[in-house]
Amino acid sequence: MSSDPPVGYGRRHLGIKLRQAYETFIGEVFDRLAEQGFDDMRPAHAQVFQNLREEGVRLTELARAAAIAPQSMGALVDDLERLGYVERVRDPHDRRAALIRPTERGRAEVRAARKVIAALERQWARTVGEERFATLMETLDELNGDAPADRLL
Amino acid sequence: MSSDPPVGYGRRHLGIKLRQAYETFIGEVFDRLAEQGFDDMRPAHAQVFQNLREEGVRLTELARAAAIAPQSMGALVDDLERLGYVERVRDPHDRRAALIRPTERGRAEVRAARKVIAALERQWARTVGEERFATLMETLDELNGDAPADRLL
DNA sequence: TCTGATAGTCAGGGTTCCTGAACAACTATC
DNA sequence: GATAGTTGTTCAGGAACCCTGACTATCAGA
Repeated sequence: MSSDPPVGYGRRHLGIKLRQAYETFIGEVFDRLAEQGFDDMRPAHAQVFQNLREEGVRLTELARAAAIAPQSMGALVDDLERLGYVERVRDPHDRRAALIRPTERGRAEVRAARKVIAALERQWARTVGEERFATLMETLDELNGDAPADRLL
Repeated sequence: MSSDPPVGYGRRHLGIKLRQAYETFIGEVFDRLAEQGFDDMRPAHAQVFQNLREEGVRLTELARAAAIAPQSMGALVDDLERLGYVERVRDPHDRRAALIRPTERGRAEVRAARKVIAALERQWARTVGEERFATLMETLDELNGDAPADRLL
């Protein structure tokens, strides 16, 4: 009998696989964006653009949509404003609030990011096969409790 | 024509889906462990147990295996030692080194974690279907560049 | 024995997120 | 129209997680 069994959690579980895939994906996206000159944004900043609209969005709305504290979102917006990706304009209907809007550079970053993400997804789809990739996306949606199309809540 | 197109990165991409699934999974694992009395460990501490062996493992080896700096692993081990999950014993063959070994509580935590992870994976497999779950695991392995069985490098 | 590599720690920093507290402005109500 | 409560934002401080640089002690080979 072996007196020295391994102690670890056993084979690599789903959580580890998900995390590794996530970090690889996001790392690749930001590497490619950096090559295109967008080397001053960090992954956390993407949360700002994720829910930004052309006409401007309030800080609290961005925070709610990203499920982080308004103070945290405020810091991200401060960064992006300093870097020239977004601007704050006064909300004409509410003097407490500011509307956060993308600048031209911000719009350029979003265009570049969309292309990079789409290209990377296509590349991964070719790697594992279109069908399995589609199944992966659907399965993740289901696990995440997302409706196939979209979900606002 | 619409003068106000959305600015965000488009539909939710693979990276977001992966991250959301990861956080849900890990959150559920630690919730269940907390219910069983293991409420003083944080996710980062799992990296210690992941590569621990009964006879003891050096800090540097744990750090290499987890791909983090020795200083970071040292802090995790400090925590777990203070919490009674692991102990440090002098390496009889190398006075520079300490061997990190699980305590009985550490072994109990690993047993509990294995059960929780297995149960959660079974639950998710039932949710999306056994076949699709198996495909998910395989596809993630392939995307992660892992050989189906195991991989050390 | 000297030299370089290795094990571990101390000090300090960056990123990402949090809570608590404050203040201004809005809104509903009496 | 004064008051009370809510909302938008910011300031201050801290926790978790990881990093690099610098240092000491020890080992191992020339």
